[in-house]
Amino acid sequence: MKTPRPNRYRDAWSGELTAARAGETVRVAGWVNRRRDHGGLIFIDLRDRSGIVQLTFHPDRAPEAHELAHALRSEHVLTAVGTITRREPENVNPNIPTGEIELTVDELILHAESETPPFPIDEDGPVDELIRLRHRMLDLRRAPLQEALKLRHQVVHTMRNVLTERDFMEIETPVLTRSTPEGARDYLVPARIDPGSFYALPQSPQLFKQLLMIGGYERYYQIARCFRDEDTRADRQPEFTQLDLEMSFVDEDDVIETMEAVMGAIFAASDFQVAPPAWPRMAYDEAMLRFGSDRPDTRFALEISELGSLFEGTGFKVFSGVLERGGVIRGLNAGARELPRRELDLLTELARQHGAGGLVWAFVQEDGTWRSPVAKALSADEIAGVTAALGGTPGDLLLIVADRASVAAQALGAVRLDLAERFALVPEGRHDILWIVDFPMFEQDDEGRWNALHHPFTAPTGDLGDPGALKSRAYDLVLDGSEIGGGSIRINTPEVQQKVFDLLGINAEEAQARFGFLLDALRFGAPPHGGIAMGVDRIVTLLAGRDSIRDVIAFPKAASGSDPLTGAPAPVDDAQIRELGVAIPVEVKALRAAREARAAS
RNA sequence: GGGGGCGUAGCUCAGUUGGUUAGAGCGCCGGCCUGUCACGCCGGAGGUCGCGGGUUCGAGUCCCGUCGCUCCCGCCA
Repeated sequence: MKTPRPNRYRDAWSGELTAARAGETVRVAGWVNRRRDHGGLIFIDLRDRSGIVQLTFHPDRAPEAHELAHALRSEHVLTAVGTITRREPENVNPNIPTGEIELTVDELILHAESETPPFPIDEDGPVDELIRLRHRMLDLRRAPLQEALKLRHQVVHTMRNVLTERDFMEIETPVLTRSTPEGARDYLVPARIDPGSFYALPQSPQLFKQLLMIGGYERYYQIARCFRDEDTRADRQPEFTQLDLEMSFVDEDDVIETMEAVMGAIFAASDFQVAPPAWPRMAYDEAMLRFGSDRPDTRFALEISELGSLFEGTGFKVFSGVLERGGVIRGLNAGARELPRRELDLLTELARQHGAGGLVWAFVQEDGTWRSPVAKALSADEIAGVTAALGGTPGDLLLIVADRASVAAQALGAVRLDLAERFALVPEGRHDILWIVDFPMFEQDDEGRWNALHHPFTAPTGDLGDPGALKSRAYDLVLDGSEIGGGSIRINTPEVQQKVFDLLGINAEEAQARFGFLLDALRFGAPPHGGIAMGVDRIVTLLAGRDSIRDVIAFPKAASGSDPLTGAPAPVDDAQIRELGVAIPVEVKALRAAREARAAS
């Protein structure tokens, strides 16, 4: 860090004092990390953003400062003026960067006292997350968040540098906007200027960045806050940050190359070992088949195989029934793992949780037969065939799902990840990154309606008359089994855009009403364009090796979506509500009153 | 909306089959201490066992409800 401009509070960073500067008088400032009061000598570990330095107070050298230091407690805020002193060899502390020196204090200025913190600031031990969120300013002082936010800054800084170098312009788009057709629920803001109408917070700047391309900016990016009113997860927050970019006169390879340059620079600046670009590309269908996921974790094997052809004309009704309905039979070889029945039941439950009717398990025995609930229902040929197809050897556990293709993939994908976790199959320090490409343009829901797999502005390839066979020009970037970004080449003519709306069941009138501004724009000369959005929170989470994106966000929401720090969301005055032209339904008011009464009693 | 885990001192946790006065480490407060760096030694304070109800002679422990935190399914193109 650069030396701070000297003022009455500070002229040096605590963590950067070195033996080379021994003898200099400096002024440092920060918080009391720890005190060791020997009655005579007093040692204070002073902490600021740069690190820690030991202050020493000698009763005979600086009696006034020593007297004041006696009253110092954890997290008191101070400035210390003193001499950088080389420690005697036996007193060197090799555990901290400034351990060769200490600051012999002549003058101590106490700026503010602190109450005893509700949890330790000077160590990283586990603390209930509610307490950490409620006192976020104290959690922010601890090393893990300091490191994560420094890393986050470096990541964002690298993004800006690389993109600026490549002639991108950073342009802001509105936060108060119109509810658009993205898949998630919108956050709505009642409009005082038009009671009964609402702004929506953007789920992404998607339409605005397309308008910027039509507006002639050609290369745009933004570190954009996005909002989705859906339930949280360890990797999902109601508001989150994306690196959003869009380019004109490009195809897939240009966007991919650009993002490889950005992410490659980020990895190169980190201690995260990832293969240099260009990164491998895997078709969506292959990812779903082999790994049971559109964000495959390829760091370990346990690959899934198609087994359906082995069961043509099978006498086992469960399998024949699935095949007749157009389903699939797939399985994986879990290896030689002696799972007890209880664990197998848990795996079965996991498969069910992901929609499968069940999970067939089978242990390959020495003679090639199976120990399995379905052993008797299958022919010897079928058993031998599956064993061979999955590369089974005696002792191996085979797991099989028969269901709709999407369900079988998801269930076996979940089983695969569970096994990897359970048996620690991911090699230490291994990181895999790859692109998923060749997505289907649409998928059919249970009612037979077509839904856009990506979003309705994605450019399709193939025959527009055959929606089931259409691919989209989309690409997702997957790191260690997490989707960290995705994008596509967009539609740039009104005709194709309307055709896609038609397939989605959005007629011309409705399309004009909902995104007429985009259709209008497409009529005035839209260049071929495409882009991508990267999840900044997720990227930093992975780089920092954390389990939750809350650990790389300065002020996150709790898993419930509320904010224990500010108390948001919170009720507002009736007068405020009236002015906005909205009303709280009486039944909601009654529910609230009942809950508050319970809480008060 | 559904399922799992958790809730005991400021923090992290233990608490047996339901049984006397609910414990430990750290932190906190007081005293002593001039080379510590997880300082040490001596002493002390600190509890509505999340909340409400029930079963019982007796509940931290069992049951029901509820609130909160968290993980997952749904949802999130």
